[in-house]
Amino acid sequence: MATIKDVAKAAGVSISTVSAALNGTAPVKESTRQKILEACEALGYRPNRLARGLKTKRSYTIGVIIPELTNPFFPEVVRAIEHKAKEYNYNTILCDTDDDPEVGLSDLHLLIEKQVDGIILIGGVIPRDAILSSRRLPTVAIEKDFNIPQVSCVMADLMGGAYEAVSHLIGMGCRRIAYITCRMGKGVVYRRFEGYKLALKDNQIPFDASLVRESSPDFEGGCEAMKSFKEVPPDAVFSYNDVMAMGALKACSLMGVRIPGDMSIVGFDDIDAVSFTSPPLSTVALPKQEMGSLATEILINTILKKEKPRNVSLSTKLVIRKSCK
Amino acid sequence: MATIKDVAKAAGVSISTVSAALNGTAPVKESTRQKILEACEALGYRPNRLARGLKTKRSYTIGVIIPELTNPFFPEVVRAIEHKAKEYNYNTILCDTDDDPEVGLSDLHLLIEKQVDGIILIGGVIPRDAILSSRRLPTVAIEKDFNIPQVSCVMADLMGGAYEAVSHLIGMGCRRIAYITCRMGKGVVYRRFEGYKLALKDNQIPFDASLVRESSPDFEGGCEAMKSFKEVPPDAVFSYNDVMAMGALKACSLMGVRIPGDMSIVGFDDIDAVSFTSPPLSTVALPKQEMGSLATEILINTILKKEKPRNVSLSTKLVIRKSCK
DNA sequence: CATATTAGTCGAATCGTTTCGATTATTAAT
DNA sequence: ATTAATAATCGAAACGATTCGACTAATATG
Repeated sequence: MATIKDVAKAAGVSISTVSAALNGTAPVKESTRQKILEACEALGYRPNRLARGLKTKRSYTIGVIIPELTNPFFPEVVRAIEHKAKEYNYNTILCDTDDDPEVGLSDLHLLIEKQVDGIILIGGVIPRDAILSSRRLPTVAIEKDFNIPQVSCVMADLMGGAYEAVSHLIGMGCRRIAYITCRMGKGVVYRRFEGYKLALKDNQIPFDASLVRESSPDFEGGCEAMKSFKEVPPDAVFSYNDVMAMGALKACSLMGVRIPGDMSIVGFDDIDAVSFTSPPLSTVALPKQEMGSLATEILINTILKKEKPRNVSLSTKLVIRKSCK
Repeated sequence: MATIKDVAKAAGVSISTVSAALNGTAPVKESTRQKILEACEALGYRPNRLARGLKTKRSYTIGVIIPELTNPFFPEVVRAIEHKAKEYNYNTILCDTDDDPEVGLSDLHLLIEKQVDGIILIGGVIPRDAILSSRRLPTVAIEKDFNIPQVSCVMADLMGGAYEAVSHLIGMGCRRIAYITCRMGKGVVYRRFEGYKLALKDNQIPFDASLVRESSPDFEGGCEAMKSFKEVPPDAVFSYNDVMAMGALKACSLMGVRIPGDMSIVGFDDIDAVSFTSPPLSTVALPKQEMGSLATEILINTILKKEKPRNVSLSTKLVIRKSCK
């Protein structure tokens, strides 16, 4: 590969002049600039960014650590990150941890050694103290609040999304609104449930614990949860996620319950598949693209010291399809 | 950040000894190795891989250029690449070109400047001559044959997959098997059609052009293609891709045609959604994970000069669900 | 015991850039 | 015409590692 030295020799000038010409860091006479450009062209010169980064302490690379690219939430977020990064001339090293904290930790270290300028963490794979100890590096977390002042955080307003969905069902006249969910801890999972409860409360509908089902967060789980409503069935179902909602839909079709005639269903996430069910499911869409894009903007701005770390919450969007009357 | 110099000073040895101790490139007395390790620990030393790469001319980074991460084919492939790369201590820079050749080209150049050790190209975004001119760099293409000796190529056997699917339908007793597809050029799209025709021929079923429909490669397209079979309907449909197959399924349910009672359907790709339709669709699965993993293995082996570029074709897998009797 | 090997360590050169202070050529100001 | 500014260029020192030849200390060989 041709180096800047070769270019300098070919153009009959010094190395520093070539550098100045190429980066515009010092005035260079037009005629010599031309000679230099020609030399570059002739030699097929491409600057070595490792060398440049070594000197400037900027790699123009960010690291993205995610749990599992195959989870339908991630590709769109990652894509938005990559695009926004590109706008700022940054590249993206993608690390998929397979949801294993050990892998996450070693990924993080490798990224640091590769001198990435910043890191985006999606979901909670990295142990908190590992992040604390590498706190030099600009970092933004998506959908996980590490509660570290130096770490920015962008979240979707899950509670608001659930609130809006349930309010919509109530507006359609539903009164016995079931909630099917996976097992709830305190964290992310619980926020949707809070939205559900608040919407009921704000509409003077008493909360009825018998309408809540905890099940596995998959198709089967949704299916079983639905089937378990034997005696007095609900008139609507709000689901923790789309896959469960699809399971519920399947259960309804097996039991001869008509959607949206006899029952309304709203899911959560807006995965591709739900627009293909019959009827297509209404759902709460996460602002995936916006999350990735904003996270990247915040990250790069803190790298460039144009802004301080901050936390933002982005609103979800209720997508109305055919599964509620 | 602590550098190797700091470590050397702290341990009271020379820089080269530290390097030797850390890389095992020369014998180091056990006691001084311990001192060095302690110094590293105490200082939180992490080697700067940019500097190392500058000297060794190995970045331990590969570039992956894809058209669109949100196309359901890619995440799984990319994930497999990332995992396999990690096995060899490589990182992955991901570039999503948005299917724009200009972007692809600039991505390629940036990757080269960042001194990636090799490149994986998925789909055909990069102009052929750009690849030719950077032919120094080990490269493997997935699902695109550039027909350049130095560029390896891993493909799925689409023709074989189609052949197997259609043969299966024939085995189930189907005789009037329709093929719905997007507009066919010569390339990738055509290979499935060839498999379809060959399977018919090998089973002495005359090819009937009136059973072939070209339409847009989406849900609507599949739906319309299906509806267009008015008079003498087929007894089975083989579809260019899953999304069209889902459209066909939808059309059948609208027309009161029962699946698999009245008609069998087989799709292509095995996207997530098809396992959630009712009935779940049979389809031809691409060996995505294997493609990514093998491509990476070939790439890294050619980087390490352990093998020469080569072309491989991986077989698809027929996934039988409930949409054929 | 003298010598040949090997173990253990070091200094300096190098990778390909950027950057800064110094130097010279050119133009503007008086 | 002389001086003051500024434009244009250059050389050398970084950046943080690896690597190789040189050197000394320790061990093996005869």
